[in-house]
Amino acid sequence: MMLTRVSHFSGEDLVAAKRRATSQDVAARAGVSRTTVSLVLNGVPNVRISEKTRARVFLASQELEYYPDAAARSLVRGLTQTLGVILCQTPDRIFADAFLPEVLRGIGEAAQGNGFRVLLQSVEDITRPAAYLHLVREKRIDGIILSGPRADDQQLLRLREEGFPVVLLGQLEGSGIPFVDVDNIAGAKRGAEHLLSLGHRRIGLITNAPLHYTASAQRLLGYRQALEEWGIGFDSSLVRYGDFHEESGKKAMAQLLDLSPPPTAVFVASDLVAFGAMEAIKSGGLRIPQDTALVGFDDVPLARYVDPPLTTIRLPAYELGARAAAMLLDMIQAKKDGEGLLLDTELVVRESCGLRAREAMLIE
Amino acid sequence: MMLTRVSHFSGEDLVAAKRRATSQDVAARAGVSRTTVSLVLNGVPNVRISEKTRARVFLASQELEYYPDAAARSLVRGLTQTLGVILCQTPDRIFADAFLPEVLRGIGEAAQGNGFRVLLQSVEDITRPAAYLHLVREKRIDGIILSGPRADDQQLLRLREEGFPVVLLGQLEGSGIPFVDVDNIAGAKRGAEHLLSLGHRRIGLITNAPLHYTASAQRLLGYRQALEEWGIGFDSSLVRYGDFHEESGKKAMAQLLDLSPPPTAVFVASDLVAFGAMEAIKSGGLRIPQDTALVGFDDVPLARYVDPPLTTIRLPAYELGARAAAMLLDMIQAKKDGEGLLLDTELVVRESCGLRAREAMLIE
DNA sequence: CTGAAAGCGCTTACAG
DNA sequence: CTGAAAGCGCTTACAG
Repeated sequence: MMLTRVSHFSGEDLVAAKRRATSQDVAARAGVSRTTVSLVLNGVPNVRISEKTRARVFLASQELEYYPDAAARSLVRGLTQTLGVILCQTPDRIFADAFLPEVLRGIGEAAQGNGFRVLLQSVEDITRPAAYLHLVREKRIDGIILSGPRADDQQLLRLREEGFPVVLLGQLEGSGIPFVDVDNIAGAKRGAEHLLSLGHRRIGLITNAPLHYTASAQRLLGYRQALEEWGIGFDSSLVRYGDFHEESGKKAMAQLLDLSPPPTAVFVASDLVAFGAMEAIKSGGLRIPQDTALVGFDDVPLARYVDPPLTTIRLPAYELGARAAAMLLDMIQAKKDGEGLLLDTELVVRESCGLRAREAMLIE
Repeated sequence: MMLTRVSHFSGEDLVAAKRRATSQDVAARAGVSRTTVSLVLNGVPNVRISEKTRARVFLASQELEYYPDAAARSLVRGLTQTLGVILCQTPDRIFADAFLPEVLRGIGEAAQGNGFRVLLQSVEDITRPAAYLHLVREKRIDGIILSGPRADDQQLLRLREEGFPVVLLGQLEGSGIPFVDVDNIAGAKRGAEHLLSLGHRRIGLITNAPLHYTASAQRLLGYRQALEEWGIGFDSSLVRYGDFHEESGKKAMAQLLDLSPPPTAVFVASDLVAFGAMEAIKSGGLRIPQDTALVGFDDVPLARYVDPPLTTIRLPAYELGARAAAMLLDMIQAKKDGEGLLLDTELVVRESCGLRAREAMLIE
């Protein structure tokens, strides 16, 4: 039996045989052992290997187009250099989808920058016992970014107990699990403040979703805080509830317009819901922003395209992904504990709030 | 040295030690060899193993919560059970992003149904020599779905030569590489025919992009074919060019409206561009569909939300992903050759074309 | 400064 | 019907 299987093959033979080069081949060509090849190519520190030897190894590796086999490396290292991204189908899917490409781009770039890959898994029913646990058990991933976490997810709690690195995109209150999320309170506060600063005092609120959604309750809170700081009492008759969808905004806005007097401005805590609100305003023969000023939340790609372009609070989708990945990589590589991270939003002023129109008047 | 390292451990010991069970552990608990464990758990056919033995193996495997190590399995089998999805940044990113979640869902479900995983890689510059080749060389994936292929991509041609399974999402004309794409010609033809059937004879066209984009040229062709079949001459003065973005639609439509007489209907070969066209029509004081009827292409999520809701040609995003994955899996598993597959579009009638309004009139 | 050898956890001829 | 043994391609103590 032949122990050093192919060390007598030349690079040309390899190509002819369409066989990938192994570290054995590189070692043979460079005239060193596999140990040395591994040490050099992985840049292991505190190892005394002459520059000449290193150069020979690098050269041989290039000539043979050597790429280390990922499976072999994973097997011996116990690490895969792969992040698992678990996407859960939640009722706000339409909303989440609008940001998915940006979030994935953020995750991907942070991962790539650290030599990691991204394994993507969409899960319909996250509470199914083995929805994504097998990825961990089969050692396909070194850590998880979980989007749309749920409190009744048993796998999540179990992985957490075992100390497996997990970062949530979104929050699971009281769970103590590291997360990256938007600062919904501050964002909503800024949105309401913008309308207040424009002189509005009777400002309605249409939530993005029912209040049992964390983000929804937080955005309501931010709106209240803004009113309070400006010395304006909270009036629950000015609050209506959206449910992620455009239709709910239409209805909610119609109700607000029926009040007497109706609000002069409305903060809608979701762009999609705001699009519905815009329809209701227009079909009532009113103008935006002259009769009803509007500020949305999220800055979905289409917010700039609607008529009038929607002033809104930008959710930092790319950064959400990038920071989640960075945190997870820290947990994996530096064995750091994760934390809870709230990202700042940004006010994007377009036409629907009325600021631009006012500026134009002042200039004229 | 201990060869059978832990075969004397019980399941409880494993849990206490927080060590994953190996096939060795399962073998020990079931009182058989690792060979038998592998044969039973993998359901290898034409192997005579008693039902009793099989049952013991399954039981032991369950009790120990055994999951085969993916790296070890890949190493010996030479297969990863993983599909690589490569996303290239092309100028139509905003457009492609709108469909990405659905496409990924389609790919994911087809993959999962066959026991495969999905590795996602976003690539800014696809022509960079090692943009995604390393995934193949390191044996991280068994096949590739490439979205947004380019003719100057050297890696692609090389992989193709080597016989590595690749399916394009989109086409690379003349390359002979298997692909899944939308039937743009038929789709555009249907869109134009719809307007013809509503009585329009002077129908403008705004393309989705410059004509050197395959999809753009194809959609123009479909529009021409429809006109010809209805005996209407092609009039190039009725054609304007979009560039993926909304703004281009605004300009193009303004030019069409300046014609005398202006077209009574316009087929816009992209929803996003159509949104711009809608703005131009409205800001010109005209009504949709009474003064200018409109049909778009793509059916982006927001097409139903604009005012009026846009009649459009639906691009089957989920199916695009699912079929590409299915084809790739066939190539990997059954060693089949891939083919070129054009998926049908669907006319989605909403308000902008005028059919609904006409139906309502007939009923009244 | 460098190499021989063990071992990661599987699968698969091969032998009985 | 079942098991002992080789081997997939790496990394990493360990020895010199």
